[in-house]
Amino acid sequence: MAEPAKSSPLSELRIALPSLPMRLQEVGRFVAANDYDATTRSMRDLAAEAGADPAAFTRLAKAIGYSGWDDLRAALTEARRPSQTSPFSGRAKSRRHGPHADVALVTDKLEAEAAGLPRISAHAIVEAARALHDAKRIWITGYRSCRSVAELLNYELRLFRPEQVQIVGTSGPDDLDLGAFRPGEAVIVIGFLPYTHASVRVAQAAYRAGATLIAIADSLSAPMAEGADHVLLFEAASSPGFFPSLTGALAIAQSLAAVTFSLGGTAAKKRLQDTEARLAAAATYVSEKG
Amino acid sequence: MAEPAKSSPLSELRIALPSLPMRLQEVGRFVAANDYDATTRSMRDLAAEAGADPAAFTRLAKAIGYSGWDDLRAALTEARRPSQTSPFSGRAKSRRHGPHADVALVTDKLEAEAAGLPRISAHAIVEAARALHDAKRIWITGYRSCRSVAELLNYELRLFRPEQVQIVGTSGPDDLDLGAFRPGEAVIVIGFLPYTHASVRVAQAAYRAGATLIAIADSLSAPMAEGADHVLLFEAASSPGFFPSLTGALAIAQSLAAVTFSLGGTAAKKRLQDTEARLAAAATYVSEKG
DNA sequence: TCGGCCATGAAACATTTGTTGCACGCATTG
DNA sequence: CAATGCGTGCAACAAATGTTTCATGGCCGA
Repeated sequence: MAEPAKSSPLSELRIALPSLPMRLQEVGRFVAANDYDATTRSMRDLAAEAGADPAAFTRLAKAIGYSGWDDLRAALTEARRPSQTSPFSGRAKSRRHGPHADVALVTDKLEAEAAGLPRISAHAIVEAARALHDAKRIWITGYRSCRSVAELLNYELRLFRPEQVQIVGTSGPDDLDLGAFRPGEAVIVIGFLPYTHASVRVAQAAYRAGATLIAIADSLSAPMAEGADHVLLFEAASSPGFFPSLTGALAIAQSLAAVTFSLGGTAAKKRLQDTEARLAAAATYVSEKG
Repeated sequence: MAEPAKSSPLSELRIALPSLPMRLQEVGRFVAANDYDATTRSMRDLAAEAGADPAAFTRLAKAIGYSGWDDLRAALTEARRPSQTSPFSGRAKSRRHGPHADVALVTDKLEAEAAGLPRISAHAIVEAARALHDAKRIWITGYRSCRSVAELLNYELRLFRPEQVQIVGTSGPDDLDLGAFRPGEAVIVIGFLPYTHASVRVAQAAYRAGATLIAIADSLSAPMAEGADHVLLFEAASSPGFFPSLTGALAIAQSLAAVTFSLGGTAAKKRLQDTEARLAAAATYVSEKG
């Protein structure tokens, strides 16, 4: 197995967890979930709340390499100490080379993306959401890396409008769907430089069919934004690194879904509840509480 | 005399400080300056470090209205508890109405997500990227809304490592792939509350097979984080709205891909160029300038 | 089926914890 | 000067803490 990144006692615990006896697993999970209480309250106290034997805590600590519960708790306490300023509070710009160059790359990227998000136009999103709300049917398009955003949008919208939403090209060649666009329907196209021919074709087809065209793109001059009723802009190139950033597009997509849901009112809420109930019945999710 | 707004035990202490005997003032200042140690270490321990008598701590507590040191410490502990007063949970609940309610919803959401991004651990990402770099093969898993993140990661990694990356379950039932995990390979599992059974199964299979397990999750106590060699945390619930936020997960995925690419050096760069050349030859993209 | 092993809970253990009683020092007051 | 009150350190106390031991019960291999 690869080196187990033993930065914090919590990760050591997590790594060792599966190989532990059942009772120690329970206690270990409890500690991981309540690590603040673990550092402040007493062992017996925790044991009572976790419904376990006090001895289990000592055994857990020893099982993952500490001399005892006191030792483990001391490690947890140190890991939680607030004075250690989070390594990325903004002034991490200093070192750009050396062994930490990769870290700097990531922090720069994250900061740039965080700065870009609030620049998204909330008004435009709300208007686009209204258009989606009014649409009889919603088509979604996104190729290559934008495919992921398209699929998330598809997923979330289908949670409360199952029959009226679909991704272009899921049931055959794209061209088949292109002929199905109708006035009163909405077509969402997601893309950024370099633009794919396919996405442009979809946009043009939507325009010619008289459908409402919503473009999520990185520029007003993007080819699929031509003739679009709504254009939602994000910054793809704002972040350093080699791949264009998609967080902006994703944030737009999620906001769009959230507002559209909100516009749907009680009807949408009921559909969502139905869907959730169905998932619960199929035991899709792991039951809460550990 | 009106009671002086006893918001926190720390402020009670500060207010009462001047009217206390000299020795208790010293101890009181020490507690105020080291309140984290006050909640975690023992009274005698603190006394030794402060150069004071242990009894002084008990007397201090009683002097400012507590039944004893234990009582004071309990108050300090509660005041420090991290879960409460998250910057967003408080005011996000105040649902605004009126014509701009939807706009407010979007801006709140975007701001919250922007604030969440820099909290991602860059170090953890770099370490996980190293693991990916060393892996002979990379499996990616994500169900439901996390599917989109999984597919983006798959897409970007395949740009420069085409034959070694794939999503679990693309070529048949998931179970087929679960048996294919091998030591030296890496398995990435993406998920957040509520966790799907399927993703947990994949994580467990990866662990049992001895593969390097990388979890992208919203909590250290997520079931698929158990036994993971690397855990990358994002905040799914931090944003208001109805769907959990995925921008954090997406940012992690993109950073992961970027760093992994960077580690790949010239070899990776060459693969990426090859891929781009092939796409250009297939005329996938719209030529620049329109 | 037996024997050994391991996980688990209860109880006994030594240690540490917070507290309190006591004596001393110092300042103030009659 | 003597008496009084308060602040302070020391040491002894009971309670609580973490640890260890032991007995029990279930599991797997021989």
